[in-house]
Amino acid sequence: MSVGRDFSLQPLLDKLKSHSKLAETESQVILNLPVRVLEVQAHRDFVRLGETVDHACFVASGLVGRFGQNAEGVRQITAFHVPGDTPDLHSLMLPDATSGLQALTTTTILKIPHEALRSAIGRFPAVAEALWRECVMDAAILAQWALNVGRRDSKTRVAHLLCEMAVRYGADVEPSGTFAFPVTQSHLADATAMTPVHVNRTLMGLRHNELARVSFGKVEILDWNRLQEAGEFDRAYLAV
Amino acid sequence: MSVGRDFSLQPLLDKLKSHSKLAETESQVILNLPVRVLEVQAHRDFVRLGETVDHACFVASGLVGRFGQNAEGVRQITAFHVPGDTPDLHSLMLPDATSGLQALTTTTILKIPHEALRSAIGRFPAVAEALWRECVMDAAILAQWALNVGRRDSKTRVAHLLCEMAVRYGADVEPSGTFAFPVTQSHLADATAMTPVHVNRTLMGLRHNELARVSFGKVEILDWNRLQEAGEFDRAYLAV
DNA sequence: CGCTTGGTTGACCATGTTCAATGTTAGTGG
DNA sequence: CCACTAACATTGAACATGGTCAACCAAGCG
Repeated sequence: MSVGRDFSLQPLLDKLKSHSKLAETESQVILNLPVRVLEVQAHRDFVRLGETVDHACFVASGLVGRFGQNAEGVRQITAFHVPGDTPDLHSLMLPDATSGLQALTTTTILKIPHEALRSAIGRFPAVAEALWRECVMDAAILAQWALNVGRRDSKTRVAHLLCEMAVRYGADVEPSGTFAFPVTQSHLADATAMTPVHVNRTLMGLRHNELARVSFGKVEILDWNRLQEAGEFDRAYLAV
Repeated sequence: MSVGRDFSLQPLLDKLKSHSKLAETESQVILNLPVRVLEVQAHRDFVRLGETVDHACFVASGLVGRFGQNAEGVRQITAFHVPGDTPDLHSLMLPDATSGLQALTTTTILKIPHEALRSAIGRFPAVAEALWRECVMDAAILAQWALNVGRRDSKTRVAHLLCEMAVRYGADVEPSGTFAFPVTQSHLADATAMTPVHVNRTLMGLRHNELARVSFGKVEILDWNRLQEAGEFDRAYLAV
């Protein structure tokens, strides 16, 4: 939680380099992108639906949910974004937000001006490609999310989500492990298109079957293999 | 249905130009992209899950569904792609297919080699930007799809889908109109995460309320305003 | 403490599913 | 022009998954 680390784009560079080739100069361009720091309290929306935006939001710490909502205001979370992610990188291509962003816990955002990004991609095609690929990987996750919500029953759905987050948090969950996932059961409900009550029952089921224990923002994987099976999880779509 | 038109990338250029600025040279680059023609019969998959792909598929005519499937093989269609679309443009950045593509009716695909696309975007940043934006617009639709499947009831869900397709087909459906949408009720079920039986009942409801009539691959909009209301439809996310 | 947020429980209920039959349409060959 | 077929659409009855509502519990914090 050092201040210095929160304000660096190093995790962004690391992520880009994990899937795209960047020369030293290009890496420096990423690291030297100007940022404005924004601290967001838990449960606050920091990108509103319909808003036109002139910066991309990098998650330095905390957790953010990308969401849409129906006419009654009921939310569907369409993505969780962990530190290192840039939830609305796509805003660079489409500045009118059609999804909102909410902080699920206290979160530090680094706002990167579109202007600076545009300049970077204009001068360095490899940077453009890395960011484009980042957008595409996000979309691949979204497609699986739609599948999860549409065609899996509650137990499978929740298990799948836990598996995805375990891998994306880079938790060393090979046989078993624990990671911080600061969501409430209501957030899980919004992500899985269920009610909080049913999420609760489903989590109790997973606990009872000794697959995973989820409570107060922590996930404990009890049996990684059986959890993956229960969630029909195949990490291929995460490209890791 | 002239052969000449089926084999031209003009509709792709038109689409790109509708959202991105392209100079004359850049436009020519698009039009001169090499293609291989592929005719696909109805109900055939032409991009398999897990396959590694070396070309992007442009839809010249017909209709394609992008899909994922759960462990039992039940499909979730995550996007419909109409002529002019390029369903797996993202494969340029991520060549391992994590979604499949199926032809819903007899379809003509123009396969554009990644190699040619890579060369085009390497030489013309504006082309890269246009294609990147195309990917992002696709992802925006996907996010709404997840919302639709997750947080709307059956009637609203189907109505929303019909509205989306009406707009994307560019049907002049301002007060009322008809367009060809060659899907079966089973396809609609896979898209809306319902059963074919319930799709049938829902369509009958829409017909009974004189909102829309759907049958045998044709959609007749009876009351565009009320249909949009019923589907909670706001075209903003389509950026048109 | 008492308030607030989040988690747990129970009884009842509704939306949409399942399964299986029947109707309809368009296309094919005699 | 009609019989035959295959694919698609429609219907009904029983059922189940998950939703709703309302209460209660537990932990953290001023």
